[in-house]
Amino acid sequence: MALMIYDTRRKQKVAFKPINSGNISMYVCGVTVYDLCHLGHARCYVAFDVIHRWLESSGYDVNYIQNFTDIDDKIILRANEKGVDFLELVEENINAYFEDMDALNILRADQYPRCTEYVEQMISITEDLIAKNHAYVTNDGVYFHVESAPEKYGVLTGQNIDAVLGGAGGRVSKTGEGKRDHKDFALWKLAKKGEPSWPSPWGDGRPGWHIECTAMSMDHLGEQFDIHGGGHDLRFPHHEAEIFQGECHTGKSPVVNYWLHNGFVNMDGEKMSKSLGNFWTIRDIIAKIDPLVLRFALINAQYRSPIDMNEKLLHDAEKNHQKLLDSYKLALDSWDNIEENKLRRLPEPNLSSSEPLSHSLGLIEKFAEEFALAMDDDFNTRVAVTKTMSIVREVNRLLNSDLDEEDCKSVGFFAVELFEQQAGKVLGLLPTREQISIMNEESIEVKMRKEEISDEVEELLNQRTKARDEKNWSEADQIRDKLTEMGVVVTDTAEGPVWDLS
RNA sequence: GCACGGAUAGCAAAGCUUGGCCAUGCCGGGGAUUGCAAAUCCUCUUACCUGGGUUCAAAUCCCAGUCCGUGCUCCA
Repeated sequence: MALMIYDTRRKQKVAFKPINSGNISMYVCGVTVYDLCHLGHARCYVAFDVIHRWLESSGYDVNYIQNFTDIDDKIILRANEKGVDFLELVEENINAYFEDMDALNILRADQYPRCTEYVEQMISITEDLIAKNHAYVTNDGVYFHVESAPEKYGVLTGQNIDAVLGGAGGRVSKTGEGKRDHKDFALWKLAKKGEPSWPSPWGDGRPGWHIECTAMSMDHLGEQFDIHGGGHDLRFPHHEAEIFQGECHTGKSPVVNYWLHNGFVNMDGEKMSKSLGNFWTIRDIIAKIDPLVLRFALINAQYRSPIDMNEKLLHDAEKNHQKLLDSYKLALDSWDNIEENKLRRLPEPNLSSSEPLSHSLGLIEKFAEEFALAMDDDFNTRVAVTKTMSIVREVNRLLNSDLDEEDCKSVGFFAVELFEQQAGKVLGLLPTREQISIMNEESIEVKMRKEEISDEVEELLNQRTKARDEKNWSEADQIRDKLTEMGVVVTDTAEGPVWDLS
């Protein structure tokens, strides 16, 4: 079994080989912290979280770096609008970022460097690029000269070096007054009056956007590293700029072995964006639905495919996720926390066995193997999820069949282990056992309400049971309707009726 | 204009590199279980954008075309 990864630079799936066997260096472009995160950010960081989790599960030690862009035009603008210092705005949004990502069950990266902490390194790289004639100084800053390394143009997007101007029209010349060529990009911007700035050999100013990721990734991961990720839109110009800067600075190529880019979230077929006003913040959504349901919806697609977000998609995700959760809970209940060495040994999983239990276990084992194959095939979470759902079906079938109690406990244990490994540890879709027991515990308000109506409900249920014993179905249903009006759901079980608040 | 990606059943979406079997879930129909519900399981209908070609065999390969999205400007 070998991990294959789609590399944007080579435009194909290639076998994955880390620079240092056993260790993986991974850098993912973080957010510019001028506002709350929206669904697009959620998609990106959930995608790379699953990649992170799968690499760790495969036995690699991953050094995962994700930056914060804590200075740029939008931050300055927003801070001015709000009348606060830009650092205050940055701090606020970083805190909000972690709250959102924690809710989505995203594991923390190893480091979260902020670009303002790397100004020194950025200046040093810029100086070197000037010395090597890859960059030049103008009256408004320092620019990278793209024509100084034409062979690196378009390596991620396949764009022709001369063709870009045509489509971009007049727009490209609007920024960077001092540029010699429309393709060049800023390494250092001299400050305008009142803007936050840092001293540099070229005057007070701030770094260009692209140089920060080069400085931070190089500082943490070295001059060449394994994986660099980010949104699809960052391929150009951001990541191509990083290739120019990094490779011209170090003279080594490639700076990154595997470029990974996640697909976008669309709304009704159009890209979700702030300018179109068709975006949902993470908060908007998780106020209404379980964050793990949102996570399910985002994982229920291969990371490179676009996702068209809508209510139906969330509804499907909710149904699926609930089904998974119910099956996991059923397995937990069936297992009943019996110590492993006290469980009866299950028969060997064997697909070709005529013995039903052995055959079922064989089927589950096959799905579990296919799950791993899917994850190894460029992190195909969509297929991994379908394999999980197939396991759900098989586990439900087994645990609802006429297994004897001892087998039931063992199968429950087997299923719990598998769910927790794949749906839990790898996909991050399961709450912890503690969270489940808290979910099962009722809040004070619920308890009080139940206490309040308990006598009345019990009385009605007795009447209903009596009516049912007499096969007086219409009265039984009338009583249930009455209970429904009170907000009470009745479920008939083999042990008699059970009720709960709806 | 140039570049990149896409078009699969009522809906969402895998499969395409390495041609032949099967996705998966939601919605809907039928059934088992239940007095009826809920949950669970079984089962069914409806597919591979169009036109050619290659092949015993094409969703998959080749050629041509149509439509859609994204990037080329701050973006995950």
